[in-house]
Amino acid sequence: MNRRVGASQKRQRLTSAAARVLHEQGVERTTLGDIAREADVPVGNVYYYFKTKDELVKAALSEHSAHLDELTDRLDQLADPHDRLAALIGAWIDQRDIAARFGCPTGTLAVELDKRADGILDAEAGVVIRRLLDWAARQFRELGLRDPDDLALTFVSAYQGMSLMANALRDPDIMTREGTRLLRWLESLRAPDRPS
Amino acid sequence: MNRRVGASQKRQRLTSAAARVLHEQGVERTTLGDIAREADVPVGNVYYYFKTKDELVKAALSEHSAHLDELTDRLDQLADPHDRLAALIGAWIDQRDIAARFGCPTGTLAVELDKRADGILDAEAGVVIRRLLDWAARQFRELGLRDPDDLALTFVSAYQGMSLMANALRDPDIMTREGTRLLRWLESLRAPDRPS
DNA sequence: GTCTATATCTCGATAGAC
DNA sequence: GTCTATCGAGATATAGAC
Repeated sequence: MNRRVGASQKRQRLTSAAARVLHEQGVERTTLGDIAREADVPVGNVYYYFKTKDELVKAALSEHSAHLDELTDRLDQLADPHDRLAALIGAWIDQRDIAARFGCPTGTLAVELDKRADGILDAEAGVVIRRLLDWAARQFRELGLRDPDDLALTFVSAYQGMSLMANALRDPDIMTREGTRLLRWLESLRAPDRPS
Repeated sequence: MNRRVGASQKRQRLTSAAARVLHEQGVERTTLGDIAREADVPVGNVYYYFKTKDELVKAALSEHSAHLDELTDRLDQLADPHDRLAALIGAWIDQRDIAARFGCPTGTLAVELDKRADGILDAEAGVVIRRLLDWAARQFRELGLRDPDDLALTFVSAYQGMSLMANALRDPDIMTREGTRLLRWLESLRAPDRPS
């Protein structure tokens, strides 16, 4: 309506387009033109909202982080932490086609940003992954399991591993197979008398 | 000594430098100049040995594939397939500092190449990963275990997952923690009466 | 606030001397 | 076979009109 709303709408469109396109094409292969076109904003105008390309990458990362928060907030409404973790695995399996085509948004972004020698954004994606790690650890802790941090690491590592494999081999079925195995592993933790 | 040896020496230097630099910096951020400098070859001269940058990327992938073959050949000299798999995990843990800094060479390359829309190299890294997958499946099959392909997938996924996490969080200790867990998992497979 | 035009820079690739 | 010089494409970023 007024000018400020119009402005933030465009900023939001750019952020959202950046999150999508950067996930699909990667940071280095994506031009500002690609993002501007997807957001329906003239290229030169991008610089009114973001001073550099890196700021757009940062905004895209925040967008992914917000998506993750939405998801975990929804899961937190489930009473049993065990159900929350199982529901998350279910969500991962549901996203198998996207994972096979483009990988995990945060994971692939982390791989790419970690290659950068300039210490500007190269640890930024790690922050988002750590949020997921912390959330998972909280669930395992609530379940009264020993070494919740180790369990969370195994849990998130498994997700990143199956996403990368599904992506590298272009096979969504890998998400289903490994997701199912992860569900069985989660189930096996219910018996607290097992050593491993 | 003679001209042909000199020529292939330079080609080999370029291939080796490409494998190293592309792993460290990624494909898109690495210029031909970077590789040429590392190989101590003038930039323009690169084109005598490789028609395009993509051919250098391909050569680097072949180099990584050859390294993998060397490793599995050495492991194959061990009598027990179980020992071979355990030794491979040990090798992964030994490489923890490189994994934390740059990730798995093939895995990170696969992530980057999969983002490309041109269908030129985007499945090439998957081939190398599949070689490892096949080798692992062979070991599990020799051990007489059920579903050797599924076990191999879990095994290699775990490696890719822990490499990515170690890289994203810049923490070599993750390779040790998850590697140790993977060794325990491998050990648990020895009892053939377990259901999962 | 918005958009066009363009400066500037870097890189992949080529032409051609030696 | 080797190397230098340079072209041309395409990208980020800026200047300035509206």
